[in-house]
Amino acid sequence: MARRRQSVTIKHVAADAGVSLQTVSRVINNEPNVRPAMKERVQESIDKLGYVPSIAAQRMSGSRSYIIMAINDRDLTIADWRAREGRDWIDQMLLGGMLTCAEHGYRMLIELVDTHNDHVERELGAAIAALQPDGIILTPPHSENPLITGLLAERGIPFARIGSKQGGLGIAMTMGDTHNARLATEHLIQLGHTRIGFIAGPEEFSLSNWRVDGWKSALEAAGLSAEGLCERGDFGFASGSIAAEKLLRTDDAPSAIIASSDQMALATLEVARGRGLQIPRDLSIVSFDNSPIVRFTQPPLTAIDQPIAETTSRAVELLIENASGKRPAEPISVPGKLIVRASTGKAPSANLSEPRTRSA
Amino acid sequence: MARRRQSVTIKHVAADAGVSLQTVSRVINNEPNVRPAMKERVQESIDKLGYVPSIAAQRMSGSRSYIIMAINDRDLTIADWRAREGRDWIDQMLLGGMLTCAEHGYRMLIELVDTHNDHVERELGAAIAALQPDGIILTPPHSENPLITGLLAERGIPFARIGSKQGGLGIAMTMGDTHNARLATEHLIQLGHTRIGFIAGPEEFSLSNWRVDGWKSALEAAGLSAEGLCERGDFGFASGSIAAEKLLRTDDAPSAIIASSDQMALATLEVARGRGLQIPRDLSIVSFDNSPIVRFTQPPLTAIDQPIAETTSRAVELLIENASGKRPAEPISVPGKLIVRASTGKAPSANLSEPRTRSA
DNA sequence: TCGCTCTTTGAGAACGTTATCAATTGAAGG
DNA sequence: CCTTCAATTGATAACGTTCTCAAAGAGCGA
Repeated sequence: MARRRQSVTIKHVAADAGVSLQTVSRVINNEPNVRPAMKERVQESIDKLGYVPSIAAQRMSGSRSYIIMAINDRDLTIADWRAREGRDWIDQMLLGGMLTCAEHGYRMLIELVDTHNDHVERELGAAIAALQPDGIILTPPHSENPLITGLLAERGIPFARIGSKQGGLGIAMTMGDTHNARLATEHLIQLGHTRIGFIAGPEEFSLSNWRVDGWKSALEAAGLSAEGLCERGDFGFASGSIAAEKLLRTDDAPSAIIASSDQMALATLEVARGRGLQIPRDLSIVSFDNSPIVRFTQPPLTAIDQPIAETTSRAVELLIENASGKRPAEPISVPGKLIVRASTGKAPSANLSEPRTRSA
Repeated sequence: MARRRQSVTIKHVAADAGVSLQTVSRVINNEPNVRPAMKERVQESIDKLGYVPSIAAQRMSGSRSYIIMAINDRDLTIADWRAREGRDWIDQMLLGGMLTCAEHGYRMLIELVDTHNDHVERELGAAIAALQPDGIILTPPHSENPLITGLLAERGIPFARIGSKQGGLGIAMTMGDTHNARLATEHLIQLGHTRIGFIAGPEEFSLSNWRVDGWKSALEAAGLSAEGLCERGDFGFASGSIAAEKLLRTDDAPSAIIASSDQMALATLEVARGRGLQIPRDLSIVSFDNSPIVRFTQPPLTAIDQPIAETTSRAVELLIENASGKRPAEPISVPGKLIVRASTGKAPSANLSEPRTRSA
């Protein structure tokens, strides 16, 4: 196998411009203390020869690797892919992350890591050693894993935790989950609903619980009860069916349900249909995520759009600033938006006269 | 900014095992001519110290970069992402590509490149110079772009063209588009349909035309006419609406429509509904791609599942074998499957008695 | 003009790995 | 036991970039 060599190197540029390697390097990296005339001359050679620095060599010499690694959970992700479950979390991360990386001359690389075994550290450690990324983006549930955050902090690699609370190691980025759930709940309250069910995500995801908090606080503010109205799922379709079934088979069933994921909302839709309920006449449904699917169901679902792309983009910016040694700006929490579609409507009139249905 | 150095290097391993660097390198790369005892001794040190080779350094020394680059069209992809159109092409590529890469110690990196401007070459050239990937996967419409394939061939970088015909530069991988379209058409013919419409993709995608070929050949084999039954779209929802409208507003409208993408199928569904047609009683619909969306429409759509993940996985394998100097196996064409759901049914009985409706 | 400081440029080492070629060891054949 | 050749190991030079530190130049006040 022939040894493939880089076609145009910094040497060629230096020779062409008649300067030293170091000067060319300075121009490439936009360092200060280069005379404008010199800078221009070097830049001309760079353009003329079509020179692009080798990332491998840059990394070798101890500077940046220009790689941001996004860590996703292997099991979860693959299960979704195989089943074509259609969560577009990864898609949206790519959108936000890749574009922002590209703007700064970085690349984003997705790495799948198993949460559910005991060698998370080893696996992640190997990925880091191999690629030496300048920054890492953690997504739930990894963002809450102290083994992982500890490892990264120890190695001094900047990282952002998406969907994770402020404080602690690394940069925390949230998507306003509490606020978003409150938004959805208030929307339903305004439509006259007094019994609003909630299908929560799994407990190991903090954001699951923040959403529950938001729902509860909105109910409390309106003087409504939450009792017996919360079931837990695992974000997947099957668990959503079970949860919806439980909520709907009670005597005093809710007239509206908020599901913590699109899949669980779809399941709720199916269960409701199976019980002969019309949406939204008999039951209003709000879903979380707003992935492509929910626009094409019958009826299209009202949903909370989680700003994954924007949050990832922001995380990338913070990491790059961090790596560049610039004083990074504060992390921001990007709140989601409520997208109202046809799956939510006025509450069945029977309940309208009596806002407080608390009975237990 | 402190110069971050690799924690455990090949030097440490060599010192620990009491051998030369080169021997360690040989063990890492599984080269022949290392005594088993020696190999074991070195491997022990590697495991003990948790050593992982630096990809940057490996690439520097002229060997592989362990990176496979997947090139996607920037405009198309971003538009889909922004609109949450829900094509899961990228998702499926990631599934197939990343897992296979991971198995071989490679990484897959997605790179977005603009087709629609004149500096495709420069953009791609820069990405190659920066990352020096061991292999490249091209997706439509890039896989048919002679500028790109020429560039890659010239630089001697192995590449696979997905959705592109055999012959020509690089490795061609197809997904049996002709066969798949024939499959869908035959399914409808068996259900008694005699006027089967087809919504094709844009002409610059060869696979669009292969699908048309498959549809036509199945019709011909059954003695049916294709005349006036093919419209073109651009894979997107809006274009699907227009095409479906055209097909359905004729006097002699088809009783079944095959759409070349899920989005166009969804549009057809909507147009049909708007015209008061019941699916599948009045109109059968088959879609191409089988992305997550189509399982949750009402009714769920019969669809051709394009084996994107499998094809990408296979492409990665071929590229890695190529890079390893092994004599690569032949590229294979992975045919798709027809997934029958509720959107296809028996043709309206009127047509059943007279299979040949040719009139023009 | 001299001497000082700050700016601009350059030379050479270093980064962690593999390629190349030389040196050593071991085995087989006479 | 010696020769011959292959198998195994090692030493050194790349690879393309940035870092460190030294040198040269420029500006400025006395």
